[in-house]
Amino acid sequence: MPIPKENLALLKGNRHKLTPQRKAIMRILLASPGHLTPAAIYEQVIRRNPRISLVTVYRTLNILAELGLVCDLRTGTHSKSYVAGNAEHHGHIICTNCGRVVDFTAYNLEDLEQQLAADSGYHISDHRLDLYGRCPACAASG
Amino acid sequence: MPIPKENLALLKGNRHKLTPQRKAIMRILLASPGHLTPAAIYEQVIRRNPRISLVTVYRTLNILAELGLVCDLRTGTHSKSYVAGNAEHHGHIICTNCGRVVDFTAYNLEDLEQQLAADSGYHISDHRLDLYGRCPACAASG
DNA sequence: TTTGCTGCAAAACCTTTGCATGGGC
DNA sequence: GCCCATGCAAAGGTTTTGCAGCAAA
Repeated sequence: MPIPKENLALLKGNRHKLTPQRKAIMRILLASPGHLTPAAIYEQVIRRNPRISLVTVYRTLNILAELGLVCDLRTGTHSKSYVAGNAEHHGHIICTNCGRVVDFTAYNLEDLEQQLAADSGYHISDHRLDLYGRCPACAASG
Repeated sequence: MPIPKENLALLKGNRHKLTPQRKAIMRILLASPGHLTPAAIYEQVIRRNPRISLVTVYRTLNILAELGLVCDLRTGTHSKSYVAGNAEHHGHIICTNCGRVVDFTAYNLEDLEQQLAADSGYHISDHRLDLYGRCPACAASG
């Protein structure tokens, strides 16, 4: 899986270096359809790159999130999770019991944003919408 | 502020005892319009009940969440926050420049939640909606 | 009297930080 | 060669757990 040029350009443009560790972490995120915790990313990355440290995973994820290359998310579990590419808006449905996350894109907050911009005077440029509940499996078992 | 009878009944029905500490924590949650972290609850509760421990706050919150009397929620910060079950949903508009936050309540995600619940199979019980932009002062100055 | 609860201390976790070394540019 | 990144260790912050005494029912 190739790493998009924009990602590399953004790293370089912000004086960040393209190390093997960062490449490996980006590849894992790009190859995963869902959200991954730092620990899960670490487990995957040491299979091919045993000398990487968990600390580097955390630092890399913070940088990628700052650059907007990944989206970070608080699930119901202990830790954050990350998913590649937040260029397009999407929401999350997070299971409060097991932490499973489903993304969704089919929604429209334009009208609400316009109305709130008018009311508050803010110039709104972005948003974040997370829904919480129980996933089908947890709802059935609990 | 009286504690609803249903809360007390639910505690008793599950073999939980009604201690002064639990009463105090429930009262604080019921009196608060917004989400509170365990630490914030602890700070409030020791003002009137100095012998309570932070551990008890955590244990009580876990029990209340298990019984569905409070909703727990991951905010952007380190820790969870909790809100009493009957509290009103509200969103935030956050200035990306100066960090000023405005709350808003006049919005409706019912239709969206229902549609997404049907699509995903999740039982949605809560949500978080944050808008990002520049506040009037920051938009004017820069 | 019988459970379950509390507080203390300590452990378990997740995440960040200081520092010397090493590697990308 | 200049910086930034890495790895290690250790710290920082949040949440859970073991245990003995205590209190609600």
